[in-house]
Amino acid sequence: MVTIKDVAKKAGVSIAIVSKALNNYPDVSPKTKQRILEIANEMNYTPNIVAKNLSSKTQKTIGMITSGFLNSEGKDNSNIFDMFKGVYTGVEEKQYELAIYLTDTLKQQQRSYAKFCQNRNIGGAVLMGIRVDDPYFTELLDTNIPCVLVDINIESHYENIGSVSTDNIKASYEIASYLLDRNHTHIVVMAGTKAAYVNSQRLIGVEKAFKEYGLEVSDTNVLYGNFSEEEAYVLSKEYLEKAKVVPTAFLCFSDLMAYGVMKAVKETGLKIPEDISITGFDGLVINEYTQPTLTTAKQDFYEIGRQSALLLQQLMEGKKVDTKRIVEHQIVERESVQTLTKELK
Amino acid sequence: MVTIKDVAKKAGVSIAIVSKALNNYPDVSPKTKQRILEIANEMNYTPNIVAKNLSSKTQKTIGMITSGFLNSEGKDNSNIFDMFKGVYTGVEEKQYELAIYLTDTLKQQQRSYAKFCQNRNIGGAVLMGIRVDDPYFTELLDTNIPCVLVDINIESHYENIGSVSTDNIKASYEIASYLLDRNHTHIVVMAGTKAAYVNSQRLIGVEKAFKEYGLEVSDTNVLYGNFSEEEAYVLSKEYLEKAKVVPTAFLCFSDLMAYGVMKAVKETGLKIPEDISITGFDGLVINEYTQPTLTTAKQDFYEIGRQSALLLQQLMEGKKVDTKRIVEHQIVERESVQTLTKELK
DNA sequence: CTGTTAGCGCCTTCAT
DNA sequence: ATGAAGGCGCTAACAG
Repeated sequence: MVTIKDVAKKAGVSIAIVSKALNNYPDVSPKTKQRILEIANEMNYTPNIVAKNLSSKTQKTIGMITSGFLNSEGKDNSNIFDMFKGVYTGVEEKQYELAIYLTDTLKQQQRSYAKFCQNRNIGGAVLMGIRVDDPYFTELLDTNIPCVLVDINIESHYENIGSVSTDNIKASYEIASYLLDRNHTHIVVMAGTKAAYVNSQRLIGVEKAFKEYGLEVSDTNVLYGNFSEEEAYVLSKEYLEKAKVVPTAFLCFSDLMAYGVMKAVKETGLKIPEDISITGFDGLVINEYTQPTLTTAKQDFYEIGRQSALLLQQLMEGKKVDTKRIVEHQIVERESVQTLTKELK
Repeated sequence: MVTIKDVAKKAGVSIAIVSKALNNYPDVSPKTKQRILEIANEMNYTPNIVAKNLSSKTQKTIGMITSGFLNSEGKDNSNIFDMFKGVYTGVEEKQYELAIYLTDTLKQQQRSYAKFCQNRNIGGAVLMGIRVDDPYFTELLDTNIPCVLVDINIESHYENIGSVSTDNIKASYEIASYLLDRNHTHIVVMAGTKAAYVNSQRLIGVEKAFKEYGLEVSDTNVLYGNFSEEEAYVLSKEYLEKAKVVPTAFLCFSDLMAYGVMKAVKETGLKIPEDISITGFDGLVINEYTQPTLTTAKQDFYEIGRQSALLLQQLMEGKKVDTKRIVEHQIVERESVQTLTKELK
């Protein structure tokens, strides 16, 4: 392996100058810098990143810490992988390094996130799928290393904690309006986990839309299905069996839950969208393959990941930036929603 | 951050002993070893991996190099991510480190795989989606660092190159037999890219099954759809329009292609499986959501990834092991295949 | 501008 | 069985 020493020798200078020339220090004569660069290039030299990390004070590696996807069943994998690719791309754009840590609440061998970062000279972390009550999470925050949270927003006194997400309020407002515009009035909301941040945000959006149409989100209209297909299936099935009046639409806070509802609805003998309309949230690839295809609020996971990495880098460099970043979503119209004829009162 | 020096000081010994005690060197008195371990534990010490990598001669980090998934459209993501999780798990099991490198033929900023590894003190690499004619690939092989290839098998003179995959011959043999057992005789094979290794393997399996039923795989029965949905759609559509006799089944070398065929078949007004049966290959999550659900040869991508990492570690440790490893697949029966009544001749 | 000198945190001979 | 010293490849003061 060709090292900085080799380059220095060949150029007839000290390794210090080589280091400076390569790292664009201002106090190097243009001539020698030029020469060093040429020689380094000619020798096909590239610095050893491990050594660089160890000696350098400026941390150039980013940790991506995710929880809950290691044992996931693969259905929502495409999201996570897109997000991952986004993070990877954002990290690479600026020549940072990426270290990955996947965990799961079930996993025995739980390591502290803080330790993970310390042991690898990690200067900042992107966190996905982390719960705010995760003790390792708060420990990490206390180390004061910059973090960017995906889909979480904590009221923090930390100024180097950023967050990136879809505008959940807006997106759910739009998807609700989409249904309301098509004259749906008896809408059941299949919400997610009550405690989840995104869930409350999406509820706010729905309520806002309802209000504009003189409707209210009463408790009977909301089911809490913890974002999973199975739970949504069970809840919607039960709902449909007990309901005196069949709703005209289910508004789901995740595509997976929409699939669960679809299954329940079909089993009840009702047709989608003729008898019941359904909307999702996320934008999974599967949406294009279900029957009918699913209308949804599609999140741009790749860009969410990329922006997370970019924002984190700015925080790591001490730049004063808006710590909250929003990524555009998109309402994707497909077949699962029916336009109702307006009822005359 | 607590370093080895801190532990040494507190234990009243030199850092050399601490290092040895922590790394299970034989020449440390049980007593001091015991004491050091206790103190290290009590101080919550964990070694800095960057420093370890730099100083240690034994390479403990594995590179995962993948090509072609960075800009993929996201449909086959679940595979890759499952594979990735498998690699991650396998790497973590043995306390190795993982460095990831995603690339794409389209990508401008192409770096050499060998350099990627050298710069990070990477001692072995898992390669996925790499083409054998990739110049960076051969360059990497020449560096003589152990590699494990997923889904590729090169005739190599290298003894430290392993490979892990599904038994493609067996799997395709079984899926073909599955159709033949159900009395399908007019089967069209929607194959993948002609040059691909897995493609030729799967063809062998199909031919073997056909032969046992006195059939032959003539050219007219095989379409080459480069594994993509779009291509398969176009080819099958064209085939169906021109065909004098409608085949009873399409045997596809990927689930994605099966979706393409499904689309074409439906557009032709034929029903699945009543008029035409279809089988896939891979085991994507989407299979459960298509209408009808898809019968397929499901690969265990997670385990393929995990075994790759495990095999690689053995190669890195210089162990003499079988460099070729097979991971069990599974024929998953769903709705897309019809059992035909046997024709009397 | 350039070179010298210390490290970064750890592993690893080689004496003791 | 233990410790001293050198080094991994690089960056970062500090002199000159």
